[in-house]
Amino acid sequence: MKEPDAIKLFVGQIPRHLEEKDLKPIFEQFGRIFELTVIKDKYTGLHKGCAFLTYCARDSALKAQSALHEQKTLPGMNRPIQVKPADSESRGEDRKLFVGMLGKQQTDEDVRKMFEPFGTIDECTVLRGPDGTSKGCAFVKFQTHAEAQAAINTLHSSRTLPGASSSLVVKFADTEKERGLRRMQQVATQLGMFSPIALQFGAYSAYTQALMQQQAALVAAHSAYLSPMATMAAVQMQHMAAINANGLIATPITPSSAQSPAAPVDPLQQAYAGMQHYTAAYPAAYSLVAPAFPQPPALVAQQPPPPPQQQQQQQQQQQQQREGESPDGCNIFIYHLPQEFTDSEILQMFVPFGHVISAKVFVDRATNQSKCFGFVSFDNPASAQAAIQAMNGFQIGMKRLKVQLKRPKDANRPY
DNA sequence: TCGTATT
Repeated sequence: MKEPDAIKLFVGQIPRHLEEKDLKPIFEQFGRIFELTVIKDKYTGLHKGCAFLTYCARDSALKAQSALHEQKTLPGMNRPIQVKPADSESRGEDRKLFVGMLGKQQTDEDVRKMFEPFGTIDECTVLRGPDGTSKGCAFVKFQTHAEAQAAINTLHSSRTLPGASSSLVVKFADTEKERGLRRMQQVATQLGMFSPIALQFGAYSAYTQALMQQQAALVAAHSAYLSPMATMAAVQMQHMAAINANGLIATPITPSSAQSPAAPVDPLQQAYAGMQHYTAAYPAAYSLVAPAFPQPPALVAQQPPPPPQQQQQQQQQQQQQREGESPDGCNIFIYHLPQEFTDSEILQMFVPFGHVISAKVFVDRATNQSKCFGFVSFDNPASAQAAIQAMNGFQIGMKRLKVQLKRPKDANRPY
């Protein structure tokens, strides 16, 4: 049925409304398909915009890859289709090199030329910062481990490139696990400074304590009809209020007397708006704050089951989601996020405003670095508006968040 | 500065 050396392909940039039966005709022209599966969220069944494809014949896969990968764009997509061996096919890590101490001006092509003599290169990417300047390092993936090893043997420490401070580094790239560990350490170091909750609760004066507790109670009350995630946020607030009672210090940088508007204001907004005037003043909050943070990235599925009277409504919501993205007006765009923020942190930041369908920081594909913007989708426009009202202009460090409605998909289409 | 996703 399938050749033993068949290749499982990953197919990306598929419109989310296309199912297996719609995709089949596109791929069948390259050969008989053994298996084609649209990738869906394990819990919600949401179409993830990609698929796995295995042809009976290895040759069909190679043909499809060269004919389609980056070659054409499916209707409604703004990037070309991806057709390449699935991650599971390669294990990649034992043939992927990290190259350090490059000169800043060297391009992908320059690096490729340097490594070409050692074998066939699958990928070659110089890492670049948000402004496009080289970070002086690159990833080079060979087809085999032996080729990669040969490149290390010959090139590592072999020379010092112009503009580099020491000799060329050529080593196997970190594995997924090593990378995860490294990231965790970074997060742990910076949590107290940058996490929105820590930012606001990590340290504050006795002056705000009563306010905190009151707001926590208000949020808790709201959360009864908002979402379990909001409840979690409220619990965190109460947790932090308790920590405060244990004698932490804070530095108000702006008088918060402005927080007594004549008209009644949504307490959720107050909870955030009233707190943005405080900044963490001491580093020791990390150990207290950090345990509150690890949170499951999945939103809908991992929440505890709602009380019976909410279940029907919840099911309706999930069915709506399956049909597609949140409707226009429910999705917000956030810019000027701190570099360190991940999906989890923006989720934390916006969950007090309603039921979050998704929270996504845009990450550079090549570097895994945040591009400092992201999206949060709510299940209703009012939540999105509340989030914008409360969080647009919210100061984090030296920057202010820009929070606005995500442009509708057809925004730049002429008429 | 507007959704890159890996059973």
